[in-house]
Amino acid sequence: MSQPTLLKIYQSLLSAFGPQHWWPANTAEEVIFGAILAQNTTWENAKRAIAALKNTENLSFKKIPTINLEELADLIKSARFLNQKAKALKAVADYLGNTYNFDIEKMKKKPLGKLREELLNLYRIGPETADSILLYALEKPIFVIDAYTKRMFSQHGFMKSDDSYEAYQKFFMDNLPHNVQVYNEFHALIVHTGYLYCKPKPLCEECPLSHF
DNA sequence: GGCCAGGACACCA
DNA sequence: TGGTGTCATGGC
Repeated sequence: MSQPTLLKIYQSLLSAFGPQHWWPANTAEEVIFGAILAQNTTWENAKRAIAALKNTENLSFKKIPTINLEELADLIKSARFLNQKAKALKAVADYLGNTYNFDIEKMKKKPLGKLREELLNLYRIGPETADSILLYALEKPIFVIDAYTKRMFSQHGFMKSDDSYEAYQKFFMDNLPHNVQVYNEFHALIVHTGYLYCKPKPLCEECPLSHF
């Protein structure tokens, strides 16, 4: 794999599908809510949970500590794994409050590596969620690997299906310019393409990646 | 009724 | 370290 090839895949998906305008949220804070609520569920179900928080004026990490756990879990139940995700939102709220006084702009001033370490120490923030927050909420140059990325790029022979998250991430970051906008758009395009051609039965031969 | 969705984690050997 | 089970909604 050469850098021009991966860049060509990106350009090809971009011209085929256009800009995806990710992350679908109004504020950085909403991106963080969404990154947790969308874990291993459909975006539609995550959106319902976000709407429920918004309708009750609880879509703010300042408000999360004031809601009891059961009530919070009930509000976000459409996003699946309600109890775990409710605890995760509580943990992030504590972290944001204690470390940054809920000021995302203050958070952005910290270096990428330090922020990633802090996020990974939080309950139910794994590599994909941490990187989604870093890229889409904090505008840090790190590539997000998700289930679609693994499926598509292993099915088309660029990687192995059992390669680690880190291996996939290195593959993308070694072969693309370190650019927030490119990482943002490429990951969004991969999810879009994966949704069209990779689930549940793969339509690999029709997938744009089959041309590379 | 069964399977799957934009993961993470506990537990066990 | 890796393999497997758990979490516990909603749509198709």
